[in-house]
Amino acid sequence: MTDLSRRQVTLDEVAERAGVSRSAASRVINNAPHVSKAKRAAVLRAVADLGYVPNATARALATQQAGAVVLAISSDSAQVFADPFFAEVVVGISATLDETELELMLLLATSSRGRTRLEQLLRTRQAAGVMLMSMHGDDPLARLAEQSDVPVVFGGCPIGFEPRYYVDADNRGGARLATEHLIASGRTRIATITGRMDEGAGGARYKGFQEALAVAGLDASRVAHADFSEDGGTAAMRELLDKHADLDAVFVASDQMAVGALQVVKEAGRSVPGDVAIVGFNDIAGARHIDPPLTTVAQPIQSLGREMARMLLALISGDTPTPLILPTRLVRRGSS
Amino acid sequence: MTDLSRRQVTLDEVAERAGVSRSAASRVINNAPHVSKAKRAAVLRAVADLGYVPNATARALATQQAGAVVLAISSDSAQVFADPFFAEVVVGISATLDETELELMLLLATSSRGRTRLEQLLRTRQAAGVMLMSMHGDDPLARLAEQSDVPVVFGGCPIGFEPRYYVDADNRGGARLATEHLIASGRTRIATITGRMDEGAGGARYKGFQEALAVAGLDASRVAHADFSEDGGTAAMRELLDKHADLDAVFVASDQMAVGALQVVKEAGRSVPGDVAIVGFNDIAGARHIDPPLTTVAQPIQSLGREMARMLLALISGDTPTPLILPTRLVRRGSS
DNA sequence: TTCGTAACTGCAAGCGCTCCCAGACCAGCT
DNA sequence: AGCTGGTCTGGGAGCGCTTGCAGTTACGAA
Repeated sequence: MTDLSRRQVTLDEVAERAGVSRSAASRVINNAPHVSKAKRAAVLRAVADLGYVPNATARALATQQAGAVVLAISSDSAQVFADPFFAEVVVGISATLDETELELMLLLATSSRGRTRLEQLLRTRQAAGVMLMSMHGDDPLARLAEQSDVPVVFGGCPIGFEPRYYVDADNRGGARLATEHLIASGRTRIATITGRMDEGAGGARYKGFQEALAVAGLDASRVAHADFSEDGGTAAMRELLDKHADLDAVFVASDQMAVGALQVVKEAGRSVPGDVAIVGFNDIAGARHIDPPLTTVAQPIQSLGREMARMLLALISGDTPTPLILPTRLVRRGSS
Repeated sequence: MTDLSRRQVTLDEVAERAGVSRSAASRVINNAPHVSKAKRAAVLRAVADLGYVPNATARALATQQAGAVVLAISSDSAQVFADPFFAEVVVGISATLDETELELMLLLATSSRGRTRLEQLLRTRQAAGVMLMSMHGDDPLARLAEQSDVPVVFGGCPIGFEPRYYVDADNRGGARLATEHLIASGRTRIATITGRMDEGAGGARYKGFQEALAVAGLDASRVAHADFSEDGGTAAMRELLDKHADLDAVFVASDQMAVGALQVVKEAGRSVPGDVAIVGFNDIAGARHIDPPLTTVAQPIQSLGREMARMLLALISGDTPTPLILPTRLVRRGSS
């Protein structure tokens, strides 16, 4: 079957063994036309006999197109990637890519070295395409990405500018859903803890919150800003309790923050959801196990990955896709 | 500064502009010796002027060595990657790789296509090195990996055979720690819910449990096997309660399962930790927020990734590292 | 001045593959 | 028999870079 020699088997050897020219062999490998049945068979046999595997590097050099796409997370801290969110996105991307010949490269563009790498990637067609996540709108790399030669799709719409190609979850709609749910269950003094307002998701969720309140004619001034982290949620909730002691519900822009907030509310001697209802965002794995189980907004994370990859594939093959907004849905549990 | 032409800047252009030969330019780029100061400076200037970035593909082809290492997750389901565990590992790996020129490729070898890809990777030095996780000992790919030409390090020691190079967490020690803690707090009828026994971590944790009990002269027959999943934990706990109604503590081989088990125990009307103490394993993000907060064994996941990458780097540069076992530690919380 | 040696220099040969192109071959026509 | 329009075929020129090697230069020692 496969031979044990250390050296890699080359196309030339296949060609020789099959008694054809290298070109013919190449055509067979890429199943291009203009090869007789007989030769095709001979080449195929030689391939099997020798255990030939095309050298991706050489191919990439010759065709001038890379065999990999990259998922780049642009952020100040590598820690953000530790968020299970990305793991799920990766699963989605990987599922789509699995049907192609493309490999997935991961770039945590967190250090300045990482950023330099990303920049080079964008400038020099080393990758067949790039998926960009956690990109801030005011990041110069965002601009660069937008006018880059390589196909780029954004995951999540950064605040400040709308990329040509992106897929995002319906953050605004989800937030609105959550807030409307709070309103529908009779709450009237509804507060919110926002995420980072310099991120797309943060802004959009806040906007959704405001919209719902506006429609219902309720006061939307109970606001505390945080950073999506649990500690941030804790601090923000303290602030809220302090400034708006009368609140009877709070829409928290992430489950992590909701966890922190919940703690504070309970410690303040108020019951959840009796005294104050809480709704989170993301539906993280632990959401159903905290006490009380957290009502939250779920987004289709794997689909997000899948669609990003799909859009990138379309771009690579020359199509012109349109931005995609994936639906979010309310998951009702005990905290509201 | 950088020019806007679509075409990539090549070494030839740099050389021409600097008025040197291509070889000289190449030597400068790779800062090799035998280049006069003057020419070196000229080349450097040209590089800056032109915004030259070496073409990694061409370089890889010429040097016959790939510019990327791959992290391959070999498993029947892509879902396992959704476990935040991997995200953390990736952060660790990425941190180490950040100091090198190597890129990180991700391969979820889940479908048969994925497995084929992994196999080719192992056969044909397309990657500078491979990190393998979730590999089962009886997987033929494990064998192949072990005798592959490319450097391979295992993450976690698969059951059934010990790879030459691996880094693992001290699962057995951690389990022992947990069980001893249970014993020390006066429990005597201690049960366990194991993970998949065909995985290294599953077996090792079970072994640690047995050891601790043996040392204390306690009965180690209260055992239910599960699969690391929450549902598995639920079922196993039911089985345990059914067959060993007298149990007063249970060491659960993963937090996910512990969550399920906890639910069952509470539903059965027994208090935690009053009637039965529970200790988990992994210290997942949610562990501190469930009710009661879960006592568990924490492992240094990012370090795991960091050390895997470090070991691979050593291997690539020709060293011969020795397997590494990272310490685990008990995190005491409310459930025990 | 003449050597010897070590530091430079650049030519050219690849790395493995793709793909253009000119030529061969083979009907099927006129 | 001479054409025309195919379909094959393999030679060869790259893709951008590294590197062995033969040739050049510089420079202190003889």
